[in-house]
Amino acid sequence: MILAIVGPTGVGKTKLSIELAKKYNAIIINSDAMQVYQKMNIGTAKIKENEKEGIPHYLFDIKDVTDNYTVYDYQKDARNLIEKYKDRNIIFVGGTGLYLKAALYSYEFNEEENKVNHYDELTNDILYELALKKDANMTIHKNNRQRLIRFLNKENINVPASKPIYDALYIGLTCERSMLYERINNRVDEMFREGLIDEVKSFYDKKINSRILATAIGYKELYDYFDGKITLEESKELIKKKSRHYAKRQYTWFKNQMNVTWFDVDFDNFDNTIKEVEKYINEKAKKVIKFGINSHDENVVIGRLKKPIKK
RNA sequence: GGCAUCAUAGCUCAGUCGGUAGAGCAGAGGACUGAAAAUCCUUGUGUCGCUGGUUCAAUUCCCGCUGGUGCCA
Repeated sequence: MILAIVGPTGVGKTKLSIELAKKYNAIIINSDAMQVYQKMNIGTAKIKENEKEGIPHYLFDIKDVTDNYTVYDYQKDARNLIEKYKDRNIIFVGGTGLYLKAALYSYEFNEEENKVNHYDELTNDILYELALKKDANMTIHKNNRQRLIRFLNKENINVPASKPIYDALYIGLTCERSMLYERINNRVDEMFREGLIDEVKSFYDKKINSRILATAIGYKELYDYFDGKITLEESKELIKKKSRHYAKRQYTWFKNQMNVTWFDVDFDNFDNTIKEVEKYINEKAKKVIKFGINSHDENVVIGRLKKPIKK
């Protein structure tokens, strides 16, 4: 059985993952693009060693912040683990929708060399024209430089619509928006109390300027503070704001890209939430055994193997 | 207390030489197969502080009131 716990940042995905892993004797695989990096702990709200409760965690802390790790690498790593632990229950936890989808859907990537980018100097208009010349049906917006350049560098333009290639239950945690934003704000304050400044400073003092540190929320803002571009208070507010925006984008992704079953989190009594989710999982699993949603599913049992669908 | 000045979208403000208003941010919605905590798109009606006056017409001019700010006492 594969479970994927999704939802915006700060709803309690990590907590739920531990409870479900205990219940179903599962392993946990990270699907958060930032938590794969070592030493980015406080700022990414990564699970602490003593919180893991002995459950095997994979794809956490596997890369250095200067490494170049992308969806392509993640897909390989995640699928290797799925194969390796195909007789175990697996729980994916993390907020990076693209990574999850790349692992569990028919996304296809090819090996790519590090190319010289000869598009940096061109204006958006020209990039847009070139892209249209390459494919008149391409739909990338003119202002989206990042995507246009990627598109122009890509050899294989025609990507078929993706389909799920593993059966997985997508469990989404949600709560009222204002409550979520309040939680996010509080969590940022908590990160500062736990020593986020020191964590980022240790990268800054070593003069590490990686792409990851320049994109991760909480890190780039503090770099700007250390550089004297903004005040500490400004950086803190920015981190909160960016996190809220990020949470909103996560909703958009999970609502529209995957078939997620959503659960309202009961923060006062998280056990209620756990029970609800377990109930759902058990029903779903029973149903699969009884009726066989798909032919390859007939022997699905909680705690037993679910084979990947053949391509 | 006197004089000046301000009062417009959740916030900061612009504007209407009198014909009921618009930006940024916040907020909301969306796209997304190699930076994804990234990148990008769409979305702005609010008794224009309150009361009265002038006017065909006032948020815009005038009187007063209330509140804020500054200076002088």
